[in-house]
Amino acid sequence: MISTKGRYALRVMIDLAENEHGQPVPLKDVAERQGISKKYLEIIVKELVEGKLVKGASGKGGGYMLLRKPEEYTVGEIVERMEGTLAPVACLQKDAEECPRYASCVTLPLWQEMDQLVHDFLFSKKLSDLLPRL
Amino acid sequence: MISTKGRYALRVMIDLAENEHGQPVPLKDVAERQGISKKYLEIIVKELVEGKLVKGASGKGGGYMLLRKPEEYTVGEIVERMEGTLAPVACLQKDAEECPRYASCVTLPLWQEMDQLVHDFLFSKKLSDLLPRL
DNA sequence: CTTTAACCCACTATGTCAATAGGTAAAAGC
DNA sequence: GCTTTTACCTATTGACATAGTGGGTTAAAG
Repeated sequence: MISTKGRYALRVMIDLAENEHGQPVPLKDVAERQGISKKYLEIIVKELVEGKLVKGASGKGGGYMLLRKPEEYTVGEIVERMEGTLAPVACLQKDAEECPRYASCVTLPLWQEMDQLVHDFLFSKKLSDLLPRL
Repeated sequence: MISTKGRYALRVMIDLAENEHGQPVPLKDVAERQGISKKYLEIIVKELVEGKLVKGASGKGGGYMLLRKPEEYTVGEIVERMEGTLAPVACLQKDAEECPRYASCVTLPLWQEMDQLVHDFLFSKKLSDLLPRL
């Protein structure tokens, strides 16, 4: 299940895409438009900055801006950054400890196929696909 | 993320399919073969019984049996029963409270599409598809 | 030097997950 | 009937993640 972090992050990115017109967008404005606590958004945006998905500008007239064009972001990279993983089961995570049943597990191929399906779907969707009216 | 409940339930169903030869399979045996605590499996199997996916037989010579043939179960119904939902986001759950942004949410169609994708995948897979050698 | 905004660190309530513990009821074999 | 085997039942628990809140400090613009 995608948590609020992943879902809110996506809405922040969409909000930035819609509202930056060459100018940084203050988080306060994003919070108001999206109906999400600014404090909580700070945590989320911080991770987006660390992941080089957005950049922040301090001071008056500051705010956040996208680093690329909306069509150059995939939904998958945004959500994966916030969730840590998109894997449907623990044993398919990058840092998963070696499962002793790995070689013989009859359900593993199922989860691998599902993982691939979800991954392909989310990485095929661009941020620009989520922008209304164009 | 699919929890241990859902994953173990699937392995129990596979184990029953492989090891019942007209006879009930004791949970003790399943637990040993699968390397899962019998106590924990009790909780899981209880839900499978409630969901009419297996039936139990008490007493000596008792155990659990499938109620249908392996090709008549879908992976989706087994996992959904244990997880409560397969929805990727909270607002798509059956019992979700009405989201005030429902009508205008720009990310909703994305989650609906993803939900459909996962649902179709898991409900297209049969329990029999997971049985080794045949 | 005031205002605006990002940035930083700590804390917390709530809930879910993944079990464990200690029983009672039911059925079969002897 | 009595013992064994098995399902079935109720309660509890430790650990961790989620979804936030609170109270600041730094940075930049006017």
